[in-house]
Amino acid sequence: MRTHLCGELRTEHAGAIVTVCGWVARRREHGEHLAFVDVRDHAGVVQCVVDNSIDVRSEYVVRISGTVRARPDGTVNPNLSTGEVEIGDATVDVLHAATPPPFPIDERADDVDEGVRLQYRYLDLRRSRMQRNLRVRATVNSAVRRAMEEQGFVEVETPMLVPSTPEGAREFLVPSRKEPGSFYALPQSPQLFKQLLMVAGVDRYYQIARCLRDEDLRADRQYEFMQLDAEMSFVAQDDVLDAISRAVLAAAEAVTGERPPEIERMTWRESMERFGTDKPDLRFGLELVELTDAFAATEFKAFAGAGTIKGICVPGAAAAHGRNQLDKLTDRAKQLGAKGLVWLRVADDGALDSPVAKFLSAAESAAVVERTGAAAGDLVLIVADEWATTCDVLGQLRNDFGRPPVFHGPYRYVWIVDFPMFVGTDDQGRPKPGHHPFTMPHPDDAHLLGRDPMAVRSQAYDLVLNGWELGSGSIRIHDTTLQRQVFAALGIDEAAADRKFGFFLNPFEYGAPPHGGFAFGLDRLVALLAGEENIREVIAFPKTQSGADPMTHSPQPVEPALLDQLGIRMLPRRT
RNA sequence: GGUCCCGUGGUGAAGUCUGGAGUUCACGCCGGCCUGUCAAGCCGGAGGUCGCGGGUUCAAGUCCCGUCGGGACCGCCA
Repeated sequence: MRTHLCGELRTEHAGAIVTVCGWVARRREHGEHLAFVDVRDHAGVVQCVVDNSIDVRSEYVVRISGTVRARPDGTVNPNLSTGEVEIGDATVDVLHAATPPPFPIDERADDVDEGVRLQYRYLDLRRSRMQRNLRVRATVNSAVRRAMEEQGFVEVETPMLVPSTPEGAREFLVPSRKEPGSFYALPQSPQLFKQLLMVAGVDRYYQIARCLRDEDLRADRQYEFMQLDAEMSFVAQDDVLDAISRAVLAAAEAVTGERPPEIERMTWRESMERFGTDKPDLRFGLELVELTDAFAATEFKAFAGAGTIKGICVPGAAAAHGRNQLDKLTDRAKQLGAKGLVWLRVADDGALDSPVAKFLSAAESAAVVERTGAAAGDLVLIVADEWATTCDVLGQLRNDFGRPPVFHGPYRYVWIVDFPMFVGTDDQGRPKPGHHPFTMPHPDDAHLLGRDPMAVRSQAYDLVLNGWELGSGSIRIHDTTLQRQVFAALGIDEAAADRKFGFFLNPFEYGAPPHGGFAFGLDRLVALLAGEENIREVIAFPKTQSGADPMTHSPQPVEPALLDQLGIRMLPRRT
């Protein structure tokens, strides 16, 4: 039907008789016998010179034949990859006349209401930006598959209809027709199955897996999302990190053409101390500065007795922060959980301008200036609180002040390792698992499980890119004795463990190999590599924030007969 | 469950704070002119339940209440 793609024609094709197919992007009329018609396909746009009597309009589907020729001097369009050529004396075959689209099929639609774009997603996707995003996604999928297969991973598909499990994210339920009143769940991840594949001796499993979680949507969260899911037997943490690193870096290289440097590693503790978060954005400084010891003997009441005192120095921010802005910053810090926020502006003469300056000794003031590196015109913000609160609040303020849009280069990948085994406590005072209850403790800390569980680190790890959590994984407990100890630390007795997790752990009795794995979100990686800050832009048919699809009008009510068959009766709507 | 922003011809905006005739700008659409444009240009034209419902008022796009839709975030996402 065609000999070339619109976007691939160059001067080397001059003289060739070609046929292209596509959509009319634009028509420019110049009199009775001359019009330019730009024809667009997924590869790009090419200008065709036609007689003005031909009736083609925006988005008509056409097949155009003619001779490729260099454009006359002075008419080259440097903004177009095909801008040095045109198809001359073109004959036009209208394959389908089109109604004018509701919005322009070009970059101007970037500003169109997203609900409208989603209602006409098939038109939105016709645009070059969206075509590029779809293809970036395909490139990432392909590169990831190749990288995993080269490392001996075997692709295994796992079921979409799985049992409901009490832990973790809210699930989507699927009613059973054969057994009314019973339900399947859609998988939030293939966790159970991939570990059983290790028991089965698959050794290295991977899957580009669809996962579903019925939690509220965000710019980086959809009900349905794709993960590179992997699990490996007879490995230590480093082996998993290496294997996943290869896949991620291969994907990045396939998209950008450049091999990123090896992914650095940072302990969770260091990340919290320096960046106040477990997903640090390493593209900018503004690191948290330790001040606790400098105020060990302070008489300033707000600092005395505080667990941890830290500060950040925002260069040049003093002038832009009058009392109003500083009050707002203080409110923000309180909203984030701090008791308060101490601010100091460095005056031109180096003096500290702050309501608390008079409470600080000369040595304390000097220490603040020296450690934060504050200079004239800088703004220093200090939080004194429990360690976790201090880090968290300053980490958020650091992001507020310094964080570029997520897609701005450079790409800074980092593995966060040595997460705490337990984070916080539940309503009955029992430790809660930081990752999940099958995570292997750090070998140096396992002996602390009984005595001081909160001090135990785990072999869990996260992959972070530019402040976005791409994914997480862990080495799993394969030994039933150790698993019992962890359950004990979690306050789960043997009967409860068997009730809650028996279906999962009993198979281990038949010989579970040491194993560990990882899963990372492909939507997020693709968005970052495509330069998008919203994963909806890299998903062909996403849902809105309220979980609806304006194109298909889902979700929808169904016929009562359908519900009868499933044994389901509607309750009256709550008002 | 909560906080905030947005909703005005097909599209994007201005008008809303401070009520006074559906007013304005750009794009698109329809018709005409036009032989080298490329967001072509020029002339003319059509196109509206100001998201929806209620209230206040002599008068509501504008003020108040409710509701629906879209977005950002908190909670939530072991």
